[in-house]
Amino acid sequence: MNETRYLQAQRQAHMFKAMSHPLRMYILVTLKDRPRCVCELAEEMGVDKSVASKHLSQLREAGLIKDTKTGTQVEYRLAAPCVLEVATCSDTAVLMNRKSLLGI
Amino acid sequence: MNETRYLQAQRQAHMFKAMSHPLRMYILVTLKDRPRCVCELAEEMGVDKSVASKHLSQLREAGLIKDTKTGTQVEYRLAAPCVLEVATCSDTAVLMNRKSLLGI
DNA sequence: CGATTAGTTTCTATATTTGGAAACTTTACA
DNA sequence: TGTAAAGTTTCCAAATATAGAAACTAATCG
Repeated sequence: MNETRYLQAQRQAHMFKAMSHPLRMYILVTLKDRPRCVCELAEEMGVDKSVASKHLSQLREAGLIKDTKTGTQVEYRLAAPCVLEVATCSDTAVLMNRKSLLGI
Repeated sequence: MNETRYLQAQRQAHMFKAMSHPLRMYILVTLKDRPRCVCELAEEMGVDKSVASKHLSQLREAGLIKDTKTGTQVEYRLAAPCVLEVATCSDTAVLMNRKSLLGI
C-alpha cells in the first residue's frame, strides 16, 4: 500500500463525498447562477432549513463553497466555479462510457 | 425545484459517490498506472478480495472502469483516464481554497 | 426589552454503507 | 474427474449518513 498515494486518494475521496448527494450537487449547480441564502435554498429544494444548512456545512467544510454573513443572513457562493465545469465534463465522459457499456 | 437540474444533479452525484471512498479512489489512481486483476488490488490494499471486488463493481457500475475476463482472471482498467486528471485538478483548486480558508 | 427572522446544533429514528466470513460459480489443469 | 485459483454474491454486524423536529444563538426592529 503506497502511503502517499493513499493520502491523496483519501483527500480526493473526501471532496467527492461532499459532491455525492443529489441535493448537494443541486446546491452547487444552483449557486453557479448566483449566491443564495439558506432559506432560499431550503425553500427551492423543499426541505427543512436545518437540512439545507447541514448540506451547506458539508460543502463549505470541503472547500467547495464560501459564505458571507450579513445581518441574520448567510449568503453562500461557489468557491471554485471550475469544479462545476469539471463535474459537467467528467459527467459527460462517463455518461458516454456507460452508454457504450449498455449498448445505447 | 427545477426538475431538469435535479436530474442532472442526481446523475452527477451518483458518479461522485463512486469516487467518494478512499479505497475506490486508490484503485482509480492505481489503475492509471496499468490494469490489474482483483487479487492484485486486494493484496495491494490489504483487504479481502470480496471487498476489492465490491468496490470494483461500484466503479464499473458508475462507468469509471471497464473489465476484461481472461480465464479465471478479471482485469480492470480505467474507462476514462480524463476523469482522473479532473480529480487532480479539482482537488488542487479546492485545496487552495481550503488553505486560504484556514489561513495557511 | 420582547418578538421575529435566519441559521446552526442537537437529538432521534431510519436508511445506507462497509468489511469480512462463508457459500457459490467458473475456468484451468493435473 | 477432482482440486485449486480467481471472482462474485450473500449474510451479518458495526459504522455512517440523512431527514426532520426541537432547542438554541445571534441579529434586527417595533
